[in-house]
Amino acid sequence: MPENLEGAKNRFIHSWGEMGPQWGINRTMAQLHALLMVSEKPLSTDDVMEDLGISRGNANMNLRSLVDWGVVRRAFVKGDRKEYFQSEKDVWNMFCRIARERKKREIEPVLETMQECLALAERDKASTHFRERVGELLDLVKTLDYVLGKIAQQEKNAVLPRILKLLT
Amino acid sequence: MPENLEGAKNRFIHSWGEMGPQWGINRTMAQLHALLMVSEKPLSTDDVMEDLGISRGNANMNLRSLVDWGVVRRAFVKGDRKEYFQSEKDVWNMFCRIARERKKREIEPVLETMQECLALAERDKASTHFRERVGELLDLVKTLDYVLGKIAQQEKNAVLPRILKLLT
DNA sequence: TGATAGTTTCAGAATATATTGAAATGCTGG
DNA sequence: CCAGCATTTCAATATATTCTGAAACTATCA
Repeated sequence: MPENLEGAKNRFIHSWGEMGPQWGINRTMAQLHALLMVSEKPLSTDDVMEDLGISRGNANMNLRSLVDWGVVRRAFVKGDRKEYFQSEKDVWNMFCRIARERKKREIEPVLETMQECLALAERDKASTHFRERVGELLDLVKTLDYVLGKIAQQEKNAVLPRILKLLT
Repeated sequence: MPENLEGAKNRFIHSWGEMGPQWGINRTMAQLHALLMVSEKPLSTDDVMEDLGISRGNANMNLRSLVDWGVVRRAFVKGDRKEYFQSEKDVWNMFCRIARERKKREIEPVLETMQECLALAERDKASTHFRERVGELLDLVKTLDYVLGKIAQQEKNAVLPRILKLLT
């Protein structure tokens, strides 16, 4: 591999890894995702251990997480008993899968809780302010959640261009 | 304060605090934000230390972060030398400020880096796959960044209803 | 200007999170 | 069914992050 290409890959993997924690994803998982995104071939657990210099346990756990998130698939290489992994190739699909998972795991549960908090606070004078605030927040998060869900269902070309046009 | 209101507030604060780390924000900062959102009056550093059971240093640092993010303002109570803090009241404004900060702090830098990675990988055959992948990712992130920026500039009623209609 | 109340800083401590590596388990072909 | 390789698990460890609290600093008042 040309030296500059290797440098570019490493820089990309490192940068993607830094971004992870800022969005609540652990560094290694993000690096692993970046590595698989730019890898031409599926990689085995041993490959990623070697490339990122991490342990088998760590590699295994984070590969599984990526599979659970639906952005990486298990792949089979004929004549080899090892499991291989390859990233979803289409970036729009990748985005949709991440959006749907975050919606399900992180947005919907908090919506539930907010609704419970509202129910818990009786409709008396003392609760007015609390109910207003949480109510408005709930409305906004619900709307954003709905919009995200809709967008993540569509073909890229079906929705982004129209939103772009709307915003001009 | 009625017991059920207090319970509802605590539940809300706790739940908002849990959500923080999932999105790359520390628990205390998220709790502090929740506390200020549902508080009728501005609160002093001592108030939040008391309410959340945290140290002065911790309270000070996280209050400052919230001010830096633009979702909390310093407030002055006449006849009192203490500084008080109050949350931005309007949830849409809050959303816009967070969106703009994340864009500036977390999206734009990674866009820069990705562009550098592309520049670093020469235009030869060996780099084709890498350039395609990073290129497509860059395009999508750029578009989402642009959309987020536009939305976060608008009045709530100017944009959300139109997007909702588009998605029906 | 000195006394007092308020705010910030930051080294060390506490806590939470991520990682390792070896043992246990699971699989597959012969 | 067993030998050999692959995968998973998890207790111990390492690392990263957050938090504390007291000292340093700042602002205000008399």
